Amino acid sequence: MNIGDASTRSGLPAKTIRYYEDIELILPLRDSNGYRAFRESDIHKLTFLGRARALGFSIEDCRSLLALWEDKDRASADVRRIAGENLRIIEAKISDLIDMRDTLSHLVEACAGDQRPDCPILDRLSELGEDTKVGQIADDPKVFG
Amino acid sequence: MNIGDASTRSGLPAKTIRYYEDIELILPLRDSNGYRAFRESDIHKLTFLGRARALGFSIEDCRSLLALWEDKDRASADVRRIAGENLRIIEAKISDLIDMRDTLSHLVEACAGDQRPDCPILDRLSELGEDTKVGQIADDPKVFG
DNA sequence: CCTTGACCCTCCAGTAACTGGAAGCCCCAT
DNA sequence: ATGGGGCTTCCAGTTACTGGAGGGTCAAGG
Repeated sequence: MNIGDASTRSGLPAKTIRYYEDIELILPLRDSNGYRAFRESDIHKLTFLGRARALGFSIEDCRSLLALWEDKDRASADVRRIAGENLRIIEAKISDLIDMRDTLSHLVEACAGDQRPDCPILDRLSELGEDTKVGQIADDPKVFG
Repeated sequence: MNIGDASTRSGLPAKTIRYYEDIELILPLRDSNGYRAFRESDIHKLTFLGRARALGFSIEDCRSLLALWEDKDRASADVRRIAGENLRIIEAKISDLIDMRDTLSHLVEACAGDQRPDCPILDRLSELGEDTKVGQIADDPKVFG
């Protein structure tokens, strides 16, 4: 199976699949013409990766999960630990985002949004003093693309 | 004022301030020895930037907001539009993350987390078929550091 | 006057996880 | 044989910084 079909089957872009090979998450065979040759097991792994990524697992998490997945004797506790850590990270991100949403939605509501220059949003951003500080991003600025 | 004091006053790391100069968000003066010389207006801008970033505005948003902030005749509608767009993006991220949290917390609860190899988390990740697919990340994989 | 240590400077590289594009084979159908 | 799509590799760019090397500057203490 060529990369185009692997892409269709797994739902991942071909570029992403090549990248995953690059970082050795998958190791497809090669045909004599140099084309990647995907086995069913590769498709299965790619699908697994797509789902794990969609659940917020990092690439390195995925690497661990794949290893655990392939190790029939692994303890479910190992998997649960990784999943639990992610759960905590996701929950922290949710609460940070909720704080931001609340602050921002108050500001948007307070702003007339017309041709006048008065704008509570900018006023708030330029206020001086500690007490007016908006919340800091907890520990991961990458939350904001 | 040197960069160390500017950092203390604005709450931003010196590295970040240099970076902001690099991308021309601020343009501090220079002393004869080559050191950056920050004015009060620079500190004010840096503080503004710190708050806007903490509210989830991108650097390019910040650039627009700074321009609007310095333009006394701008319409508040322009500011509100930018803020409103961010609000929508933040809300979408919240709902994506909530979906992930729910799925993941069900899986973690269902997993015994002991020495046995049976693990519903891995089972779910490796299930075949469309109906078992977990949600896709909406439009911004960077949500996950 | 010299040294020490805290600052400051620039430049390069790396981060996460891809994505876009160029240059160039390969394969199949007409 | 030619055209179009698919495949290959490699390089660069994205976001918003962060870390570190290598070296200049300044103020205080001996």
